[in-house]
Amino acid sequence: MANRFQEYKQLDLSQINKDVLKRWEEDDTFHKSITTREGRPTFVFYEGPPSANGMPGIHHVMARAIKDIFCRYKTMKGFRVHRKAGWDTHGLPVELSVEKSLEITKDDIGKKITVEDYNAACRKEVMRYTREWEELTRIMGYWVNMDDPYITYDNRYIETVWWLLKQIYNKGLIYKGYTIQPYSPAAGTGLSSHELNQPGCYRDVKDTTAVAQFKAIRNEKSEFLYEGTDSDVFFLAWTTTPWTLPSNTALAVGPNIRYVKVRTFNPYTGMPGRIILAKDLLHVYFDEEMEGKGFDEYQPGDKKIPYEILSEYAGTELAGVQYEQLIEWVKPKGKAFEVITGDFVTIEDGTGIVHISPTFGADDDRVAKQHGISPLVVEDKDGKMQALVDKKGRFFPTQNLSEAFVKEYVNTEKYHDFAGRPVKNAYDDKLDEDAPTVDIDISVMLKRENKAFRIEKHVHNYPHCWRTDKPVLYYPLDSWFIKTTAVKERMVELNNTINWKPQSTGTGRFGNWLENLVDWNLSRSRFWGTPLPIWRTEDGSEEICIGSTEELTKEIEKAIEAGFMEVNPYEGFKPGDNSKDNYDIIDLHKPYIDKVVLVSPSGQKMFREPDLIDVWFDSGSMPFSQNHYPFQNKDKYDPASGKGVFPADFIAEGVDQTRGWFFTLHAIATMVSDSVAFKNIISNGLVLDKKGNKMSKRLGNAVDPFNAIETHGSDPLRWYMITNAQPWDNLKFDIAGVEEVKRKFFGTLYNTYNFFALYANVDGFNYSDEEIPLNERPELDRWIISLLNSLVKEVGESYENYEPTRAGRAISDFVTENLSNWFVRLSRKRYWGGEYSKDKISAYQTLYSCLEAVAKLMAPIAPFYADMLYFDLNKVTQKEADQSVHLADFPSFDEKLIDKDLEEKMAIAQKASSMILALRRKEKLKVRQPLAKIMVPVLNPRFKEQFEAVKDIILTEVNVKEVEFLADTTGVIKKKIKPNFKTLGPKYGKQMKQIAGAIAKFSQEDISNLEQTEQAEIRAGDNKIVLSKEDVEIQTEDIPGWTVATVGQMTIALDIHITEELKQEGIAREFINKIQNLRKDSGFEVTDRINITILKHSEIDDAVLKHKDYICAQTLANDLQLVDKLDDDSASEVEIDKGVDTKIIVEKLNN
RNA sequence: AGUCCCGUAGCUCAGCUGGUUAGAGCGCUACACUGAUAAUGUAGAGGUCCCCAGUUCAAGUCUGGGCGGGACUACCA
Repeated sequence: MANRFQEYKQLDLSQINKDVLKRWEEDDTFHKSITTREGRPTFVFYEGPPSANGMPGIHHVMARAIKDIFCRYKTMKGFRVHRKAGWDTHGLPVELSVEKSLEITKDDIGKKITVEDYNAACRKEVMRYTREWEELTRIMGYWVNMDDPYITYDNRYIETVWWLLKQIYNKGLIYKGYTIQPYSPAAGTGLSSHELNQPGCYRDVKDTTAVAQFKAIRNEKSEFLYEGTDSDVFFLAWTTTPWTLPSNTALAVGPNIRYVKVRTFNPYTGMPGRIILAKDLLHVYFDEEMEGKGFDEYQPGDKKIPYEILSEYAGTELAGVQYEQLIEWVKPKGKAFEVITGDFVTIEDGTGIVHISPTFGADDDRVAKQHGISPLVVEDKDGKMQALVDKKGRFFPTQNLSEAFVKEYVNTEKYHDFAGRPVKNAYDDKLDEDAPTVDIDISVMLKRENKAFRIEKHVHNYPHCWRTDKPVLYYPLDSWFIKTTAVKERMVELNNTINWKPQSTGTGRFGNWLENLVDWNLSRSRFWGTPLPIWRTEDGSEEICIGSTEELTKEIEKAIEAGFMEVNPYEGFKPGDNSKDNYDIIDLHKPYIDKVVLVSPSGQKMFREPDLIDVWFDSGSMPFSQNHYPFQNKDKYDPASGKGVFPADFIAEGVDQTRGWFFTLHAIATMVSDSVAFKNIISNGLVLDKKGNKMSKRLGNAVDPFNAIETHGSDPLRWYMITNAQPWDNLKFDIAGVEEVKRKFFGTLYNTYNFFALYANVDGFNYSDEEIPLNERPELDRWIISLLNSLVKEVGESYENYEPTRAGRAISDFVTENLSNWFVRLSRKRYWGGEYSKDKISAYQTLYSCLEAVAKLMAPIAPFYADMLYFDLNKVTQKEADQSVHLADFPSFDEKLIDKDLEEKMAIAQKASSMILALRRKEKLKVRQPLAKIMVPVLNPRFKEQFEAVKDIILTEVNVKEVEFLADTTGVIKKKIKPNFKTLGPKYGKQMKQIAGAIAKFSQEDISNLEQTEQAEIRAGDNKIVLSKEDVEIQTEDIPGWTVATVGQMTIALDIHITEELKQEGIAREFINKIQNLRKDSGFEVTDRINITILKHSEIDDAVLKHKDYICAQTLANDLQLVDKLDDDSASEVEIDKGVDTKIIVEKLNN
């Protein structure tokens, strides 16, 4: 046990970071924080796995600080905290960076590089920055269990993912379908949105656009359109891709959009007709001048076309009307050619009616499915249904279609000219730029057939393939899906039980996402990822979903028996042996897995579906996969075991994970376990630069976390990030803020500790004295203890509610405002010199308790300094057995120690002191000059009582001898009266203005009448209103003739008359101050004793003599001499008052 | 385009269920204090609480509509 508190020369948080880390590593503190909680309830945290193929940034410090705070807090609350680290290792970014570093493209895979080598390169690439990540984790003080991190490419991890897929498969929730995806016919591949968003992909192109006329079919549904006419009725719809018109199967109207039916002529054929379009877009097509005019004079070919609005409809009224197929090349199977409603329809451009071709638009496909509308498809030679455009981007050549299909569904005469033509000229190298496009030819055909209303060139933004530079098509591609829509209701229900921080993300962003859920597209056509474990026969009639390596091994054996495979590529693997070595024998990735050909029950070959699965499924499965469940660790998933690690109590990630990790965790847990995956969640905002811009390496505004921690230490960085903005707000990161935190909070706390250590060491305080009972401690001590208990309560509640910002701000406020700036400042004299009295012990014990509690409260946010502080305190006193604050228990508070009345009193003292100091300054009276008295008007007994209780504190603080309370009976106090809106408002409502006016007119006499009779009558308009005392607030305003300050309710007058006696005392104090400064400048120890010699001066001699003992006591002087002459060089010139100069010598005594 | 967050002093942020002089810190200026001293105190300057409309006796606070910044998702005839 050390017997002295460690004192420091300066605060070096960067060094503290290193020292504390060293101690943690030597003591294995992290593991102790878990083992010492053996048998206690668990607190489960899930680490969202980062990808180590990129360097960590400053925002990771923010995100990980949040995670760390609650894990440390819960540890201190006695929980055994689970937090297994993990790595996300699959996915496109890995592939892209491999391709970049090997200087290859996707096309080269299997050509320039074998798939095996590519696979190996990915495996290496993904762990590229592992060391940097581990180092950041270490130096920032993020405690996460790195002993055995989960790695998503590990075969055991993949095995659990397969098992989960099989659970979902067995529930009938996995199916094969198609979605409309960006597809590059030139490259023959689908594109991800990531690829599409690469710079330069979206380009402005000029295309032929068409407004087509769709002729309504007259029947019961549409009869209302023919009121008073037999003319044909057409719907107008615009498209920028006329080549999709042959695949049209529906028209969409906006349910809330107004439409009009207009009588007019077709501008190309001159034929009369009735057309329907959005009312607001009418004047895009018609000149207002021509309304209702010139029908008789109209000649086909006239530029100006007369029109007349006949009627108006809501979009919903038009729904259900059928129309004739626009281009009769291929007949659809099933329902088609109907007007339907779609929320996405706008009146921004076009006609307010949208042409729907379900095979070439994502919106189109979705809305068509909702309304039971069929896509327009053709059957190829293999009997597969295909879109009318083939994968080379051309209208399906007739010879490639099934003969039976052509016979029954295709109008070969009409289709003939277009079959085999590319829909974009760019797809055929033989076509030059000027060659007519399909779009043009279709438009010309429509014009001729009275089916086109307007054909024009239009510039629009269209995506291009980043590899071939040629336009992309939206095209139906095969995909595997998880039918999340089937569990939507349950997901919504379970989501309502999750505590979201902030709540709005849960109900808003995430809730809305769930409400609009579509099936989860699981397929990815890539190389580096978890393979989809589904094998199928070629005709798709039989399939198997594999859920474990054991199952796979058995199936492989069967296939070998059937002669489909010669060797087992996973030879040597021992099912049931969960060791790493056993699983290292095999590789479940491509290309190895694709060598597996299985046998179906009917004896056919089954091949693996070539897709990989969405990497989000990997990370979303971590609650199970991280423990290789259910092949290992089954007990951890049994709630009855008390060791359960599912679901998580807490997760935290950036708000950008809402549709990513948050969703996949939730979806998988719902489908597999009918449970939430996490109970509490913080979705944190972004870290921006100080100007509010996103940080990026390119802009050079990214902050290097390693550098920041090395320079400032992790604590102030963490403290700044947590207290400056709520976690879910974006943080504008400014390194100046970190410095401010360091100075303001850590500097003050450090000073407070150093102050304590300095004196405690002088007095040999080590908390070995008996604890002084609270009621025997002075007011000031009880006050700070009360505040401390309030603080413990508030901070505990804040952590409990996942509000770290509130916790940090409260701690900081307590330390800087109350502990340092008031308690220590006022208590300084109690520590300095004098006996080792009960009061002194109380002062030490109180300050010690505060520091110790603060160390514990701040430990989750600033783990390094907190531990240092705790360690330094505890090392001397051995009050607690723990060697680290992170092993200690979180402080508890005692409601009985919270004394609100006392807190109020001290608030009065603080306010009064500050007012009096302000008055002194105004009058230029320095604080060392004692003054005779202050006067305080008293409005009620309670105030007087409270003021009385703290008057000594105030008087000492402001150096005034006494306080005089002024009762209002003297009539010298000027008062102010204000209406109490809170009580009057609800009673009188509209009359408030008049009442306020009446009260404002109150004279001093009216006010004192009200005070005495406790009521007053006023007039508000014609009404008499009786006011009670509660309806007004009376405040003092002035004491005429005195120097007065008024703040809020309180008024204080200062007596600024200085008597000779006061003046002499002031001089004495001035000397004390000068001598103390000399002591310090001379480098004397705090305890050194001295002799003082002062040169005589008529203005000061009396004062010095009179207060000689006082001066000596304060400055630890054995003797004080006044001398006539002082020529010694060591004498210091001092100015005691304006124009009063003298000399002093201070000599240290040797003893 | 949809959803969500944010908008209060030069900067970073408080402001509880609406209640009448809108606060703090930093920065700036001046002064003071000090055996905590690269600390501290006091004062001053600094605000159309993004804008508009509404509800109300009363709006920074509630409602609606805009504007600006940010994020995510989707991609449009």
